[in-house]
Amino acid sequence: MTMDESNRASSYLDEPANSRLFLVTSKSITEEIIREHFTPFGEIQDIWVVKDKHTKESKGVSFVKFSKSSQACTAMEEMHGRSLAEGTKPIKVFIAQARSSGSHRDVEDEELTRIFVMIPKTFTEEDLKDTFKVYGDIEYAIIIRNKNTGESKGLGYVRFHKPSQAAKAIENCDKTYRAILAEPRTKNSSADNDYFSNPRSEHSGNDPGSSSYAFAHESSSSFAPVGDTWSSDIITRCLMVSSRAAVTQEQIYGLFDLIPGMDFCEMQIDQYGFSKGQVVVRYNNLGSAVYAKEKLNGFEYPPGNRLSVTYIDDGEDRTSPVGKMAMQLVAAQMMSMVWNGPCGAQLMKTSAGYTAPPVAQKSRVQTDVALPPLKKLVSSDGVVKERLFVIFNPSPLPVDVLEDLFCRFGSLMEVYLVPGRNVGYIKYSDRKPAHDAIALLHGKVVNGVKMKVMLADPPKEESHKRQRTY
DNA sequence: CGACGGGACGC
DNA sequence: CGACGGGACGC
Repeated sequence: MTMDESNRASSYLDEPANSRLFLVTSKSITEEIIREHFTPFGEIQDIWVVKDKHTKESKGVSFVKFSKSSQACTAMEEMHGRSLAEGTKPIKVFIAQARSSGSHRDVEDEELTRIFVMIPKTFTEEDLKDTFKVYGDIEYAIIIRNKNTGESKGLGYVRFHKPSQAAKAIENCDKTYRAILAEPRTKNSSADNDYFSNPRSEHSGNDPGSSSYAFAHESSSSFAPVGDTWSSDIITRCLMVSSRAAVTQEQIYGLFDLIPGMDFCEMQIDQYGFSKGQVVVRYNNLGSAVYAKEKLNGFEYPPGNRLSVTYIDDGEDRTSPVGKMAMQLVAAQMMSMVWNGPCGAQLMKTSAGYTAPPVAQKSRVQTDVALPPLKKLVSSDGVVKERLFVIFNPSPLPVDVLEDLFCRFGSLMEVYLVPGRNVGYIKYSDRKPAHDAIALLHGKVVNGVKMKVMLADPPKEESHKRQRTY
């Protein structure tokens, strides 16, 4: 609702962030004088001169609330150090600390001039500068890259010379950049999540062992055990890779690390330090080991040299029916990974000729359902008219596959997968496409993944979420 | 049955 | 040194 620009509950004083000024002035400076000098910079929502409760004399401290941070910042930059009346001292002007923060430390320009943005992975520093220079002089622009590969993480920093420039960038740049003020650089060198080369292969998670059991009660009959996987009598997370030709530990590592979840990869050497042509590879879950054996046993690497991959006993119990059941479900998961995961796609290419590719390469969508032709997506900025809730079994389809699938009914805005769960949401800017999608796709199998497609419940209400800087 | 967002920098 | 009032929205 447009509750209009009047000052309501005190929480408004902190929104948007950094839109309130803290002034230190001579005690003779009144609200009127302040208003006169600060009005040119923007829409003033509130001026408050702090006074002694009893004497009503100004304490020489005032607050000026603007409707936008850029207005407050510009006013600060222009007015700091100026005298507002004959014979009065120059005023100090700072961005006020949020009322909720409790801190009275001055907010420094350092904290107000650097923004943090999400950018296309293809962006160079120059692209970044070109994009944001319209908001002001840029001191520098840097892109966060993987330290090893140099590949962009799709994130960048832009340092402006003045707070008002950063504020304008945040307020006015395309929303897809998700520009916010950067936290001052100090701590927080958080963990790198890229433990395997491909960022999209998160289906299996870090603990497929337990997550497998989560859907163990669901008997998805569409999958049968693959190849000779079950005929060998032991199945473990630990593999022995044997090669007649010389291979290095690094080569084997590179190959087997295509599959997520590797614990280690260790070349076996004899007492004289010579390679015996054997490498032990262990994964942190059975599924990855099953998949690795299935795909890489007999694989020619280097070309002409056929690798042999066998399970080796790691002492874990694998005879219980529950374990076997879990294995089959893991196999189902792996099959859908072969179809849908980038790892699978890569392996398929390289091992073609040994293992017959289980799926044609033509389309990324394999299903018996007769699908309408592809349609364009609509802007995700618009109003969501209908939202679908989709449950996947055994694991979610990749977002690009889902877009390919759900765009075909028209007006698809966005596909969102809930991280770590087998569910997702599909947003449409019209009702009909959403309903058509349910009619055609509910209960259907696509790329080996069964989907339940239904209308989503409305999002759970929550008193206003903490918002970003703006 | 299942359920609601995305981000961090070499010193 | 220089930091937080006034007013009152339906449930």
